[in-house]
Amino acid sequence: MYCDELDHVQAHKVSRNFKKNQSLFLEGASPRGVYCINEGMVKLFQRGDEGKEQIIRIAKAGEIVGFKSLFNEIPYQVTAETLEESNICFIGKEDFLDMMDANPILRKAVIKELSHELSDREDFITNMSQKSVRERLAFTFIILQKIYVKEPINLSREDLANFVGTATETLIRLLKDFKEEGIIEVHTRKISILNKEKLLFIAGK
Amino acid sequence: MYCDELDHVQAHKVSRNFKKNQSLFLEGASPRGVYCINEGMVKLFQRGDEGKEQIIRIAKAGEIVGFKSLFNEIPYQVTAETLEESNICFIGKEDFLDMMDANPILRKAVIKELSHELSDREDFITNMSQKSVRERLAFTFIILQKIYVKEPINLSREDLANFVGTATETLIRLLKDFKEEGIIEVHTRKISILNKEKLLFIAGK
DNA sequence: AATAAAAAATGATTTATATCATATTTCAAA
DNA sequence: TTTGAAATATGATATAAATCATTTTTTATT
Repeated sequence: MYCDELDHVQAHKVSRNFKKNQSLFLEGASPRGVYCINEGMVKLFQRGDEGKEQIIRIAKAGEIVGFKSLFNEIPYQVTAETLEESNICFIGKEDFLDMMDANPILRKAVIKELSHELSDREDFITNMSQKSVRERLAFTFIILQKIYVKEPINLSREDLANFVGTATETLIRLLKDFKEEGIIEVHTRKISILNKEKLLFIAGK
Repeated sequence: MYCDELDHVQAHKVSRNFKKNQSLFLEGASPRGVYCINEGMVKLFQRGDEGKEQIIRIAKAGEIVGFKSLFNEIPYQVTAETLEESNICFIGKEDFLDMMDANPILRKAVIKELSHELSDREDFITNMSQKSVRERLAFTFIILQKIYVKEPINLSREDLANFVGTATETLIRLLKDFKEEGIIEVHTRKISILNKEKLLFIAGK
């Protein structure tokens, strides 16, 4: 779902700059509205029992985060945190819900978005339970390339591991394998994909 | 989301009996409508690359399945199959979408249901990536008890394993452990929970 | 009731991945 | 430019869980 679907309500928007690693909202807090990313990137994650993050989604400029919980009437189950300096606008809960009531197009967009995300999560579950870490890493790179489009992927090893759902050490070892196989190119934090076909092959189906 | 929210449209309903292990719809097929379970139980699963099922959800009498894909405009990503003899009614896509346009209460119910399911799946992902099979089995029993309420859980070992996301042999061994620890009672296929507290403790958080 | 087929159970073995320990590199701040 | 801390990397080891093989039990069918 995209911010521009909310363009006709500029009036309601309050835009703000966020530094890197700043939280938009925290797991357990009460939802107050939705966040529209004008610039930057945001990771959404859940913390497991031992505090380890599981990244559920990475949202980029143009995308909206935090609206799922508006309809849930329960606290956020995920934390949203910037991955880089970002400019993000906020739309209050009441405003957003009013807009939805008034605007069938927005309504359809929300429903469609929720459905899409639901499908994504279901695929994620099946991948998580049936694929090896190597396969999941390949799949993760495919996803990340859609997010980082033409610029190199820029995530810490830990974030990458927390997206794939593995230990940081395991991730680092696999990164080395992929590098040696000529699938990726690594410059410190910046990872470029050299062979997408091979990634698709490794990821399977 | 519950069938009774659709009660005012009885006219549109076409009810039908399903035998055990019959499919309502298949992964890859085009969505034609939603299914309302009057009686019985339905498993929703995805098949992984090697054909192993990952059960995503088990729906019981009163629940609706298959509406996510209506808004997706893409084929079903899961298969729905009865776990026992069932009576299920079908509501065509057009009818359902019309009803949604006309009925704000139904609309809100759909949105709320999608949000809830999305939260469930996200928890599922975190559990899958951070918990041991033993912990996940405990958690699965908590979920199953909400579905089977007062009757014993009645699933094949394979289905149980495919819900937990593990090998059937591993599941069987854990079942034995739980039995020996007095957490569950097993009569062939029927499993009763004796100690919910302990399950909650094992499942964590 | 007898028989076959499917499901469940058990045992032995392998393997992927986590964990723990330590070294090296990168990066930010003084 | 030095210094310290955080991030990354590598090695050694442990272990949960998968896999493979076989047996036993349950269920359905004649």
